[in-house]
Amino acid sequence: MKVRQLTFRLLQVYADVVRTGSITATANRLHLTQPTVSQQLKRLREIVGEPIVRQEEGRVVPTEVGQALYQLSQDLLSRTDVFSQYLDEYNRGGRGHFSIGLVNTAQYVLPRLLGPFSQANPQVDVTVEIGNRQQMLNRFERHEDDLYVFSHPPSDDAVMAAPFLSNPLVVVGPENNRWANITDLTMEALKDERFLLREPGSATRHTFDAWLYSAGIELRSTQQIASNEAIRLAVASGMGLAVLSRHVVADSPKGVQELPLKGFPLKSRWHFVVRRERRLPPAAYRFLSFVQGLLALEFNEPEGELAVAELLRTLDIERR
Amino acid sequence: MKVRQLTFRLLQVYADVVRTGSITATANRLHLTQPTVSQQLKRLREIVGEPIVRQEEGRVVPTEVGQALYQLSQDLLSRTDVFSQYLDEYNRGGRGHFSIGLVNTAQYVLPRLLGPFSQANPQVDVTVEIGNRQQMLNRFERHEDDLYVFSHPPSDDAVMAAPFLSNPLVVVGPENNRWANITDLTMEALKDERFLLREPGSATRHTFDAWLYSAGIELRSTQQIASNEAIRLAVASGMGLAVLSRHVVADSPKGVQELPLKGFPLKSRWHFVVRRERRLPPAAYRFLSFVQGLLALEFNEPEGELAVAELLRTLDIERR
DNA sequence: TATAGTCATAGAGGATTATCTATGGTGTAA
DNA sequence: TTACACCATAGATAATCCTCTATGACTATA
Repeated sequence: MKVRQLTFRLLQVYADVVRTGSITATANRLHLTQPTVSQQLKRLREIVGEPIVRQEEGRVVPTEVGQALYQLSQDLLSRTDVFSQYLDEYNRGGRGHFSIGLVNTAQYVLPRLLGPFSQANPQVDVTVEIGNRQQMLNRFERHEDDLYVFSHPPSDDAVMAAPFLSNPLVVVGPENNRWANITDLTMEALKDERFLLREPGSATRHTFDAWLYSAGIELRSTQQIASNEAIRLAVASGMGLAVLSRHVVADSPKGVQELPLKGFPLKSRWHFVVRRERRLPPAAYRFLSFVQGLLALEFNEPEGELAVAELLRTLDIERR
Repeated sequence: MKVRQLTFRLLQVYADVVRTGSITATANRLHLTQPTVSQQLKRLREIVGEPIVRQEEGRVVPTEVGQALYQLSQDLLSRTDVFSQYLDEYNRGGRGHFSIGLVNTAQYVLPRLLGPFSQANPQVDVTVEIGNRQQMLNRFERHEDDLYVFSHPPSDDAVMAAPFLSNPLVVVGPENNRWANITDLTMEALKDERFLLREPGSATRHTFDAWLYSAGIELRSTQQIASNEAIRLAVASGMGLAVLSRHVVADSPKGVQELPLKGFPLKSRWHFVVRRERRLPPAAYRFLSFVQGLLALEFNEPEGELAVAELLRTLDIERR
């Protein structure tokens, strides 16, 4: 058999001829003329190298080889059809895969978005990468993920960022600490305390440092700890105070307490970050749409919703 | 996806590109130039409507959709390959189906040919049709079978016949009959006996009648019985004498005995009969070849072997 | 035995495909 | 940085495919 010349069109036509038992009928059904169909059959016969149909009592019936060919056709066509459906579903974003890179802090809140999304789109496979800011920047540079969540988007022309969710930074101390009920508590009063901080690259640290600088305050004692969780535990055990995302505290508040510090919480936002030139997988696009809805309904973040809507609009324009 | 334009060639090329991870390598392997392969990929991409490969670290790797497409390709190609193998096997006659129509008498000897053939070709499916001469002639007229076995081939220009096996006709009586040991027994001595005969259309009857006519003998008493088996039983029970194929007697000799009649056995032969215009299924062709071998080795029928060889040669010329 | 329906074949047009060579861009590795 | 390997694109050509109309042959039915 000359497989090289075999076309799906030929198989389609052939299968229909076998089904209808009539060349003319197939011609009508497929909006072709009868000679066209005859010729297609002839060509298919040449490709197969064997008669595939014969006439019997005015009907066109497949020969033995023809029957096997018909089965093959059905098989191949239906498999192709399944693939085609997969494609459609993929394009609708209801199926497929995307990966999202999170900076550490975001891992406390993203599950609240990813969870419902996965539930609503079980066929979508999401890979979540987590790391500190520097690690995420490296991944970003290497184009390793489809989507990122940063507090401070990398400054890059190729970047599009949508601030979608507020990330309030609060100062926390151990439970029942002595500042908890003070009104008008200011940073001045705390500047001699020991502060447990994330590494300088991190967004939380960066925001806090900037605030301190603008407030003209210099801390006396700081200690650097690499993980939010470790910081929380250290604070709980009385090693000092810390600045953390309120989401971190809300997620597992055991042993720590937010201080009613004036000027706090510091405002900061998480951003969805995508590369301008990257073609976003439809599933990721669908995720963003999904998040957009959630922000309005569940998170009360109208600004975030707008930002994501804007991002989606831009992506939509740049799609193909 | 534009299934209509999809070609197996495209899938072959694509699958190879995925396997090698290189367009140039595929071009060499398939004896094409690199731009040709590039263009095929491009076209496939257009058919699918989605990027299917991207470059990564100098290699060509499939996208998510590309991976699904690759799986599809492998699937479709291997299935097509199975069909192709089936075709080859079919053409070699080692697989497939044919039907053979036998007149009643032949059913006693054909199993000795069909049995070994089926054993040697388990994938070949043989339909055996059995009937009296008239029934077989009807089937023959309606082109219902691929191959026939007659004693007297139908006289038809479209017919090819090969006398392949002798069918000696003998006169039988009950066991221990009074003629069994007579030397120089002639028909004259038996003409007053009652003869149990097949219907006039049958070849056995026809041959016997012709012989009687040429010998100038007229029988006194005859009785018509429709089945060889019934005749044998009737003879055994002393109802009369009969003319039967020696194969019938040999097959189940109980209660009957051949008479040493002068001029007997009457010579007659079975013929393979095929229609000139009918394209013989390869399996039937293979059966004839097989029989040709058997005739020489097992049946000591050199003339039969020659006749079948001649038939095969003619069929071979008329093939396609 | 007309007649209508079905299929095959021939011939022809335009569209598409399968290739090639030539060339330019891009990224990898020396 | 240069050289090389690899891929994309452009342009050209021959083959092939797709589809049509016109026509003839065959067959079953009225």
